[in-house]
Formats: sequence, C-alpha cells, structure tokens
Amino acid sequence: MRMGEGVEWGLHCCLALAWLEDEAPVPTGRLAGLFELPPVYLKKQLQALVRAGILQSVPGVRGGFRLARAPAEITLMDVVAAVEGPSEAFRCAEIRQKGAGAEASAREFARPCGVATAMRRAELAWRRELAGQTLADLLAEAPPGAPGRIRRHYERHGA
Amino acid sequence: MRMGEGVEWGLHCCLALAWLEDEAPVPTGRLAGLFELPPVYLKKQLQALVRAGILQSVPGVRGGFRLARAPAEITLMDVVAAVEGPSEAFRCAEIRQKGAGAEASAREFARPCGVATAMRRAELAWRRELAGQTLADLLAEAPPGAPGRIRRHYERHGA
DNA sequence: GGTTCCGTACTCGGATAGTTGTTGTCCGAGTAATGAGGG
DNA sequence: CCCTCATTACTCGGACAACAACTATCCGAGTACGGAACC
Repeated sequence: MRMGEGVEWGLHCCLALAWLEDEAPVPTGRLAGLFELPPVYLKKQLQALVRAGILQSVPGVRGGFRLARAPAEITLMDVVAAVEGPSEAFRCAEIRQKGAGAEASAREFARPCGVATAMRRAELAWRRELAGQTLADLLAEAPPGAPGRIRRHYERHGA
Repeated sequence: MRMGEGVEWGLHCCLALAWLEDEAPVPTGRLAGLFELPPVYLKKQLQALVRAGILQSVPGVRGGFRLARAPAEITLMDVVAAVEGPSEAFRCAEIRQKGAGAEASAREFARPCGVATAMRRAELAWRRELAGQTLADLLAEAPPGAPGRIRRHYERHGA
C-alpha cells in the first residue's frame, strides 16, 4: 500500500497559495519553482484539485491557480480524496461467497463481511482524522518565517 | 492509493486456518479451493505471513500452513503489515527544504514537517484501529454456520 | 515376519514473465497584454 | 490624443509514452509415505 507523492505536492502548494492569496493567480511554473518540482506533472495534480473544487484555475496569460475556498474550509481529506481518488483503499472482493461459501444460504450474506467491516472501520478512522484537520490548522502550525520566505522567493524569481 | 488484494486473502485464510486448527497443516491448494483463489499466487502471500511470524509452514508431503499463534494474539495490523509491507503509506520527501525552503536556517527543519505530521497522525489512527482488532474478534462476529461449512468443504474436497 | 533402504510423489521456497496503475511528457484551445493603425 | 483591432506570447486542458508495482506463473529443494529387498 502506497500513497502517491501528489498528496504532499498538493498540500504544500495549497499552503503556498494561501500565503500568496493576495497576489495574482499563481501559474504552475512558479509553484513548481517554490519546491523544485517537475512543472508539467505538478500541473496534472493541480488539475485534479481543480476538478474537486479546491482550486480555481484562470486560463490564458497571467493565468494560474488560486484557492477556491478559505483555508479553514479545506480539509486534508478533501485534498487527499482529490489527488488519490475517492475510492477506498480496501476493496472487498466478497471471496467469502466463493468456494465453501457458495453452499451457504443467500441471506447469510445480507450482513456485510466481517473482514471488510473491520478494514472499513480502520479506514474510516483515517478519514475522520484527515477531515478533522484543515489547511488553516497547518498554516497556524507552520514556522513563522515560512510565509515571508515564500513571498520573497516568489517575487525574486518572478517575471 | 490502493491496497493489495492479498490482505483480504490473508485474513480469510487465517480465519479458515483458525477453524481448522485441530487438523493437520493445510496445504496451499486446499486453502485456495476454499475461496477459489489462484493457488500459486496465494502461496506467495502466505509466505509473507510466514516471514512475519503469523503462520507456520511445514515443508514436505503432508505439509502446509498453520497459525503460529493463538487468534487472539494476531491483530489485523499484523496481517496487513505482513502482506503490504511495513513502510508507511505517506512518504515525506521533505520538499519544504527545496526551492524557497533552501534559504531557511537549518534548525527550522529540526521540527518535523507539519504536513507529514498531520498525515502521520491519520495513519496512526488507522494503524491503531487495526491493531485493536484481533482474529479472535472476527471469529466471534462470523456467522455461526461458517466454521462447519469450512470444515465440511475441506473434508469433502479432501484427499 | 520384521527391518532397512530406495524410489516416488507431494509440498514449500525463491526466481521468472505479464498486466495494471503511477509518473512524466507533449501538443492543442483559450485568453490578456501589446503594439500599430485609424479616427 | 484616444479608440479599435490584429498579433503575439503565455497559460490551462486533455491526450500520449516510460517506468514501477502488483499479479500470476514456473522450476528447484526438501520431506514423508510406500514398497521392495534383505535379514
């Protein structure tokens, strides 16, 4: 089991966008420069965030991305679901109904599989924890120098 | 993000082994027959459980697998970690130190990254939930007819 | 008849291909600035 | 001098390869049973 790196990229980019929120829309190349990321692939991940309604994209020259909502209204769960997809990590294939289970009565399978239930419960705890933290919380915990450093780097390497 | 199907296979096979624990070691082909799984690939997954100390393998003819510990001493976390690997789902690449972060003082990175901390917290909740459930709990929740059905199917399709 | 030994069949173990998902890249559609031209 | 408009350069959006991980499989090492030969 593994999580794509797009999650880390997306979260850090959202934080940067929050610190630069009074600036014009930030294009992909600038965001990529802030973290030395491959620009085009980063754009792909940002597009996923746009489809999820987390970012707002402005096309054309002087275009770019900005946050679509206030940081306090964006949970980590939103970002993770947008990048990694909404499907659950554990996918029950109902193998309990195969082989030996084929002889059982159908109504025995009305209740969900115990294995799937346990896995689902764990995943729910994970989702709940992610949904309990917002970008605003991360902004508050960030080092005091980070915002200014982002802005400085942004303007220095600006057009 | 996705979880391998080996987790579901491993858990169901462990439950079946618990119900058949007074039998001789169960070979791979029999276990595969219980759930209509590809026998050779299932063996690969079971080998991972052996390496983790969850199962005990007996080589040679009349060999097979059996539980290495009591079901109450095997948590779902053990099985998941054995099959999916012990590494964490979220892997922090420390991109905060790249680009704009390169200008920051080194001691600012003494504290862990806030993004990584948040993700780690969520994953810890997931692990904690998995570690709180044992195979014995799943055995207790299983339908009453399941154990007999497994044994019956096992003896019918036996040698 | 009992014992020993060998052949055989069966099982685990690790090394080897095929397929799906993730990573990385490219080209086309669309937009605002920019400069020239005209009023 | 101000307004209009075509040109241009830049950015997002989705379609196209390269790589890695997961899935699936095959062959070798080891072991217990079964039978035959021998005592």
